[in-house]
Amino acid sequence: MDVPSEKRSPPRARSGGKRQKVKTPNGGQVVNPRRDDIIKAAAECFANTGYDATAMRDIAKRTGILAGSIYYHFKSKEEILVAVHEEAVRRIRNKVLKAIDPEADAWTRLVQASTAYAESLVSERKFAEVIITEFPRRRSRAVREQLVSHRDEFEQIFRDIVEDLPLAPWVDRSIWRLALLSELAWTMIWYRKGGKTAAEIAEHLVALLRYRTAAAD
Amino acid sequence: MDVPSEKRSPPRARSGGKRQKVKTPNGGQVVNPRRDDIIKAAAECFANTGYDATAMRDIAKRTGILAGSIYYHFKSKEEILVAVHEEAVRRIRNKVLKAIDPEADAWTRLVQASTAYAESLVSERKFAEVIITEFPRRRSRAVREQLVSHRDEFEQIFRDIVEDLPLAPWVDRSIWRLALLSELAWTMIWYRKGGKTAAEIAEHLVALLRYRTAAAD
DNA sequence: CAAACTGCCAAACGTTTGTTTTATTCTCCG
DNA sequence: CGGAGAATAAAACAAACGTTTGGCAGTTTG
Repeated sequence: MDVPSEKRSPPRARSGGKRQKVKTPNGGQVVNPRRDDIIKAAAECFANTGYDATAMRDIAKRTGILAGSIYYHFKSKEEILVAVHEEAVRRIRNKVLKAIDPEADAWTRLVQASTAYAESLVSERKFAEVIITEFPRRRSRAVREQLVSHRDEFEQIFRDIVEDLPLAPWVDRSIWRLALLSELAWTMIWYRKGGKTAAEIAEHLVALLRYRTAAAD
Repeated sequence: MDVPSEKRSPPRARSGGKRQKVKTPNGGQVVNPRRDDIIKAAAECFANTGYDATAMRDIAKRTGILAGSIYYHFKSKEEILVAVHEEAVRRIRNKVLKAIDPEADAWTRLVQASTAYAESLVSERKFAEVIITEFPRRRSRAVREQLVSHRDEFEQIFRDIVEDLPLAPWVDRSIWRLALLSELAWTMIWYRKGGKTAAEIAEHLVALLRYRTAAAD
């Protein structure tokens, strides 16, 4: 007994065994509960200190296992980042899609999407932070391509709506869309509870871009 | 001779000696050239891979010295981050202030400040990245307080201008300002040369927030 | 010229890093 | 009840990390 090596605080009963990937009754989707635990723990760590400052041992401790055991579920730290990012986009995208009434007019759909997005950024903060604060350009090409593809899939929602928007001819739709998405994303950075709700802020942001804010001369 | 330890590629002539901090004729400001070299090198590293993923040895190599030698100029890695951030804010703030004509009306001053800011984010990219992508909340309290104080000093410029803006009564000036700053900051993330210039984008962004973008019904 | 001091190198420090390997425990199935 | 397979612990690995130490070369100063 030389180096005590790492330990978990509660020397929980070891549980190996055949707790297999389960086909849940929900849509026949394959779910691996332990893998999801790790993704959740990783999301919290990434949100708190960022991907680079997070150690595998941090994720492990939050999950309740040892660092080495993670490698049974993921083959690298990078793979965890991709998995967290994918899950983050999936969650937020689902909420946004659910909020949109496809029968409504473009401005209504935009408000629906924007408020749902802003609410998700706050309610799913630990996942959302990964999307907003982990910049693909800083990752290896293989990882970067996956992150960008997730992001594009999400932004397509707003691309479509903005395309349908009745905007004045002088407006650059591309810039208009990026302006709104920037505002919404950045909202998460400076949002503090106690004031306006995320939905109220989102609605106001859309209005600022939509209507004339300059006072009448 | 066991572990070869680290080496610099060109075994440059050693130069110690009293090459002191110089009082340049420019405003009597105290300048330490080597310290500035390190700050510049660090800024490049931080911009490329982020603070956490940057090793002291990376900064050292870019400076042309060994990692240990940095500690003659800075007493920790955190101190470098603060120095880079301070320099970044100083540079951008100066450019923005110079661009503002104090005699002009508020909207003009806002466009002047916004275009100068956007141009700085691109031309001083390696410094700007630190401001935009290194989030104070992930740092120790001591560091965080300094970063936030730098940022506040800069944003005060926009706070003042937006205060003077003739805006419709329904507009929340605080949100309006944060919306613009978010758009400008995020511009740096997705800006690519070849299309519109940074200044053109900034001017368009102000217009989007100022005028009605919705088509006439 | 000698003393003092600056700026850096060279080497090492102890710790932490992502990851691999091996063994063990538990569960399910026949 | 025994064997197969799943999920973990335990331990170790080399590499990389931020930082410290000691000394030396060169410059400035008295």
